[in-house]
Order: sequence, then C-alpha cells, then structure tokens
Amino acid sequence: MSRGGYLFVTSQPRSAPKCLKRSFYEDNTEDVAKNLLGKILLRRLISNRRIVRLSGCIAETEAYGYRNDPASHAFSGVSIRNSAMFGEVGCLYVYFTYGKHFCVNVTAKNKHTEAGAVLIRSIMPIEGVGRMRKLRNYSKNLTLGPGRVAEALAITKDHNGLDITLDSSEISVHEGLHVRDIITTRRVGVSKGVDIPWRFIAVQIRN
DNA sequence: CGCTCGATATTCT
DNA sequence: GAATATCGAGCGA
Repeated sequence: MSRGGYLFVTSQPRSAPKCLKRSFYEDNTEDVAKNLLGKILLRRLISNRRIVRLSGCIAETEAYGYRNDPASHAFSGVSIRNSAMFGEVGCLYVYFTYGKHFCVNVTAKNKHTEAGAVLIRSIMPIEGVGRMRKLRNYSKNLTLGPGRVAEALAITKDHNGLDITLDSSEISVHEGLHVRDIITTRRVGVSKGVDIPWRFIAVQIRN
C-alpha cells in the first residue's frame, strides 16, 4: 500500500481521478444516488498546516425527493434547515439529527424539480484510515452509517451548502471504481414514504 | 451475530 | 411539545 497520492489496487500508476462536475448532479435524484455508488468521496482536512486526504468509495446511498416523497426534509417546503436541498445541485446538505449526529447529503435533482438530495449512508475507507479511526474515537464501526461517515470525515454543519464540484474544495467527489450490481431496498429509519425503494447498495466494487 | 433501549438537541408544529 | 434520514452499550444466543 502506498502513502499519499491516489491509492488504488492496480499496480499501474494512474492520473488523478476526475472531479465530478455539476452536470453529474443535474439528473433525477434517484439516478444520481445510483450513479454515486463506486465514486470516491474525498475530504481534504487541514491539520498542522498540511492537507490530510481522507477518502472512501461510496457504497450505500439514499435518495430524498420533494413533493413526491413524504420522507424528505423538503416535503413540506423550504425551511432554514433544508434550504440547501432547494439550491444548486452539486452542493452539500448537512443536517444535525438525534441530538448527536450529522448526516451528509449531496444535492441532486433534474431541471424540472425544485428540491432533492442524496444521503451518503456508507463508504469504504481508502485514504487516511488512521486519521478516520482517530476522528471516530476508535469505535468499532468506521464508516458504516451516515452519522459515522460524517464523523470519520470531520464533516459538520459548517459544510452545509459547500460546493463539491471544485477540485479545490474541502470536500469533492471523483471518478472511482466499477460497481457490478446494485441492491435496491426501502430506506432506513423513515416513518413516511416507507415503500419508496430509494436505498442503493453497491455490490462487488472493483477496478 | 441479532435485538432492544436510552441519549441527545435541533427543528418544526 | 413532539418527532427525528442515528449510534453505541448491553444483553442473549
């Protein structure tokens, strides 16, 4: 395993994976949720005047819509909390929940929709695993679950609204690995819209 | 491994 | 005042 740089399993060096541009997110929210599987979520953490790269492969997502989705924070219209869901696509929507946790979403919707976001439910850690473990206070489960993803990558409310389509951003998403198949299920922890099958899990991620 | 349960504070009604 | 897009501890198998 190498230190720093772009860590992939292949022996051949490869150029930096491309940062996903705005147009990637301008599509049906559930399609973007599927397309995000296998992509690399990169967090550039500033520590001791250095940039520490924390990254992982997106393994599980959920889509949240608008009027079509009673489980969505956007369902009842704009509020202070959910305003990012109504804003530009390709930005973060980070909210605080259950008195303890942050959840990381990426805004995504087609041109004709007013609100939508994709919740990142889990990633497979790639770079900066040691730092992530520290940020997680050495808990057992590193990045499985939305609250854990946020904590492992040190993402908080401060990042709400952040544009993630810039390579220079503290947080960005990049081309990544191949996903052989996708499991589709109902979403976790919702009490309304329970039958909407908008949870997506990557199967057999590979190069 | 699985299940149940309490913590916790922001947001919305 | 109620609900919540959750987590981890504790327990049993």
